[in-house]
Amino acid sequence: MSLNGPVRQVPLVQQVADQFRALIESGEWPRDTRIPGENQLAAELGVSRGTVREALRSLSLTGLLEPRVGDGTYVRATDEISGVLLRDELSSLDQVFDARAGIEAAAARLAAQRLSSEGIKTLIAAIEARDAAHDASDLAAFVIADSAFHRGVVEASGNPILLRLYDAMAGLLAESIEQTASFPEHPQLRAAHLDVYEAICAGDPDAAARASYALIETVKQSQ
Amino acid sequence: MSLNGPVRQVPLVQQVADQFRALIESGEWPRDTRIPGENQLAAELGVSRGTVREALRSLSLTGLLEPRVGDGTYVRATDEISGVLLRDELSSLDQVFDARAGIEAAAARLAAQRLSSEGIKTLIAAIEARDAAHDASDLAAFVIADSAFHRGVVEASGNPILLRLYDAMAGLLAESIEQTASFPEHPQLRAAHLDVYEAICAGDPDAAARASYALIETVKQSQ
DNA sequence: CTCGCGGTAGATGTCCTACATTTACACACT
DNA sequence: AGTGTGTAAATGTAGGACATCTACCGCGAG
Repeated sequence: MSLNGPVRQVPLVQQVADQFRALIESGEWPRDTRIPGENQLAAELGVSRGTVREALRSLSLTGLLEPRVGDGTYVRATDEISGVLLRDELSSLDQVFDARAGIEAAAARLAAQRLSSEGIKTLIAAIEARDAAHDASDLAAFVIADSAFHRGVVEASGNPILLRLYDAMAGLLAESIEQTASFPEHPQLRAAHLDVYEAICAGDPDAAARASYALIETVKQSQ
Repeated sequence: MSLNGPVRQVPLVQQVADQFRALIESGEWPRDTRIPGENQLAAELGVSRGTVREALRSLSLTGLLEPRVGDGTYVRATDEISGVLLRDELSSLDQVFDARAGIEAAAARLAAQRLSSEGIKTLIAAIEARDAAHDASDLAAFVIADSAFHRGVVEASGNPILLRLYDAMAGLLAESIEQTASFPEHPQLRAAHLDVYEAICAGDPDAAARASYALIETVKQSQ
């Protein structure tokens, strides 16, 4: 089957699995969705059911999917690392929170060391978007901008591994709790964000890490 | 087939995959080993080749195994998270190093906050073993004790996620470079280890994190 | 009208066979 | 000793068969 593209170095199963993973990570198959059946997928892709099964199975064993006999296959996580942690049940919520905070602080330190101008631009943009959403009392936009700031810190570290891990932790949290925020926010909270930003701009790694932890503490207490 | 254990809630494939993963993680199938063929494994386990294939495939797609047509299947990583990072090629060595350092420092901070007595015992034991190996000029034992100290810091954090991530990073480094150490070690180096230990004992999170980073810096410079 | 029971269709789980493709390795020939 | 070829064995892919389990619908009893 398949018109047979001239070369095929990568195994078909892997191509299929990559496709599925892309569908999951892109959100086209959101969490808790029941994906099409194996036979249907096999027919659509023009491959055998065995191939589809192997692809699905591999995503299942990493915790992304969960097959249920007689029912179907469901999306359980949108990130492989989250999937592994979920599967191994290493994740009390507090611990995930701590891990994310630690990664963010480590990233803040690196960001202060590297001082990339584009990273700083991203951060200031996030802060402005955050303020704007706050003024407009747009809670949804506020949450998004806030997340963008925190993620921006990790991006500014220039370390893709930390970013990957951060995304995994953030994903785990997002899947468990809805992000809460209330208006008006404590002035302390905004100040804590600014502290992180300023410490990074100042190129002071220790201060950046400390400010990052202080920010997390402030968030904890304001909940 | 199979004498059929009375109950079978978890799919056979997953049981088989778990077995293989355990063999890899335990080191019974070390890195770069060629594992037995699918037919042989199927015969030994009393399951069909298809089942074995699905199990192997899932470990392959997470980067633990690498199958080669006409040859066999080789062990490529000993940890799933390392496998994912390897597969996605997110890993310049420097970045892995930084990420590991960041995780260790975050853990040091948590350890200082929690102050578990057993964690401290582990640390002091590691330091003593380290000193003993140094006095005996036993390089191998020294490297082991040194690793135990660093990992002990992360253990003392009480956060299994950080530990998991740390192990993944450490594994990536170990697979890429041989850990180097030379006798006699710089006095600074031993002092830097002690600083971390003391900051944790003192229950000073900021100091613990700072000492941890200082330790890494010292290691970097002494190479 | 509601509740409960059973049937049925469809989903995954497992096994089997067959063949294609690729590779390592040993043997024979030069 | 070097080279080349053939063969065995490994993974890749396909297709089919049957078992088992479950969601869902429809029918009947209360």
